[in-house]
Amino acid sequence: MADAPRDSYYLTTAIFYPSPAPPLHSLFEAIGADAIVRYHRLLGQDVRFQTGMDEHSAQVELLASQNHIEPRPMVDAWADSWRTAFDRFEISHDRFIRTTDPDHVRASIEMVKRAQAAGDIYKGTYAGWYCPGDNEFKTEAQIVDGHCPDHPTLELQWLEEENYFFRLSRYQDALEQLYRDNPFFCEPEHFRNEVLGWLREGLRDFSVSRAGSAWGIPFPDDPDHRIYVWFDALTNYLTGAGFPDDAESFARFWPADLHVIGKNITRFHCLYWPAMLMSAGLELPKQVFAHGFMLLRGEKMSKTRGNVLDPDSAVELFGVDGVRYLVLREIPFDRDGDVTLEGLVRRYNADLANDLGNLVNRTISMAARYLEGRLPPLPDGAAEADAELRASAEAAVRDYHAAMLRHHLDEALAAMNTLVRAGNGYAESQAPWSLNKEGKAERLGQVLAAMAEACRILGHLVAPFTPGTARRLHEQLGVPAPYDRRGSGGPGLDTLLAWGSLPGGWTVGAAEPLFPRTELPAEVGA
RNA sequence: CGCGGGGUGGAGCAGUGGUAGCUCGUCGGGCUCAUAACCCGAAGGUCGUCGGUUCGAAUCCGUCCCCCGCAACCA
Repeated sequence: MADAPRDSYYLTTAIFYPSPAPPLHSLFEAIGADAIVRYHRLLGQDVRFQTGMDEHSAQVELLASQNHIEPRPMVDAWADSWRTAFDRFEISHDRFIRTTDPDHVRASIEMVKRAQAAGDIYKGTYAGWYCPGDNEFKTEAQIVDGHCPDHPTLELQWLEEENYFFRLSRYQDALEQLYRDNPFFCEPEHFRNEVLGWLREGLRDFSVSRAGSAWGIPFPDDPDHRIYVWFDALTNYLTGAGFPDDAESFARFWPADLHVIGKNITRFHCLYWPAMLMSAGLELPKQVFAHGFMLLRGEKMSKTRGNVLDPDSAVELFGVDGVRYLVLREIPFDRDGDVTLEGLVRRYNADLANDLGNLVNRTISMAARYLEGRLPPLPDGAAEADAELRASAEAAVRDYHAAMLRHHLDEALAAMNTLVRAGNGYAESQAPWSLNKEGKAERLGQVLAAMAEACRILGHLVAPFTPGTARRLHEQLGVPAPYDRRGSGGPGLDTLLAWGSLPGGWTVGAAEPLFPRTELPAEVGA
């Protein structure tokens, strides 16, 4: 962020643990990343946005065999389902990468070869508790009462297996140096503190291969082994930039500007990953940003707890843009956020229906009713109230940019809301309905023009968050946004967000509620 | 004393030395353009505990209590 500006911007989400369809908390990450990416497109940058699925999990192989199908067609179907869901939520990715993609297989093999060439791979012994039920080693944290929670009747076996290891320990000094030189490599600070704690405790080598499985990328020079999860998974970020085949693309998009990840995988992204890249002689990403989790009634959403809010019913209540807005407004992007259905309904009605939607609606309605839709040019600000509204807009834009650049998406939306309030307050104090009755036509036009200008700016402010509705907002206002559905094109946000940057004097369209009020479904007791 | 985060009006949060702010909710008032939406005002907090530093602490230091996450190969 502090580096020399580039006109390219490469952002990734983590690749997701495979499942038949994305749960809301995975969408949360994708939506957050999407808002950041759209913001950068609006700024005028050449954006590359990658998300995807991590398919080489032992669970995939196991589930497939239980269902008597091959793993590949199973994950093919899952990937299709994820893509469909992402499209529905307007995730504007350039690529949905799958770790089974051929170019990614090549990239992973290349990364292992580079680590081998650097002398960072050696053969060692991995020992641990192994569950014969799902053919997996279990970490201590996964073991409950001495058994695998999924197979409590089976005895765990202490197994030792020959594995290849990556010499993470060799990068202790280099990583300490990294965090001294560039603490912002990992944001936010509270997660960086955790990473620094692990670093203080000292780094241990980690295994990068598993034997005895046919699912996974063959380990170079040893076909009995498959590349083990992290070496495979993390490499996806390189694959997406064109590594190792497309030098031109790679030069343009690597290093990545931002990896958006969940807070649970900071260890791998903030320690393993930079070490792997150093070993391979590649540049490090500019920043890893760890977001918190979406909690439902104070608990992590999980199927076993039965407290999942499924994306479909959320969309039914709030619409796609409503859901996008709500998760990013209710949950501070840098920490955990607790959510309840009642809270979401309240927030939706307050912020979107009553405040923003209603401001736009009343502005357009009055313009249509009193002025036959034709807005005069913006007032010159001679009136004190006009100057104040403009100042509110400029302050909101400033705060918005500051928050967006730190990826504090909830704060950016809060800044936007201050302008909404200012707009509604302005309407109240200027009372255009009274001006109309009194026949003060000139002032009436000025007031509505100022309100419309505030709405125009608000539309661009929410565009990264609620792209579809922002588009409708501008269409109703009569000033269609000059960028495409992904946010590309146009003169850039500095121009779009400047008060009075358009000549003014446009003609508004028909007023239709942007965010219809919603209600807590009666049958949902909690 | 494993590591990290957090404990602020009914709810959710902001606030890192100078008599506590915001949103929602509640109560009262105003307006009528608008999606019964909007605007204004009020009530409500000894800022987890105990002790210390300071002219002065939610804010710095120390003790203790409680909650959450992590603890190495699971996204």
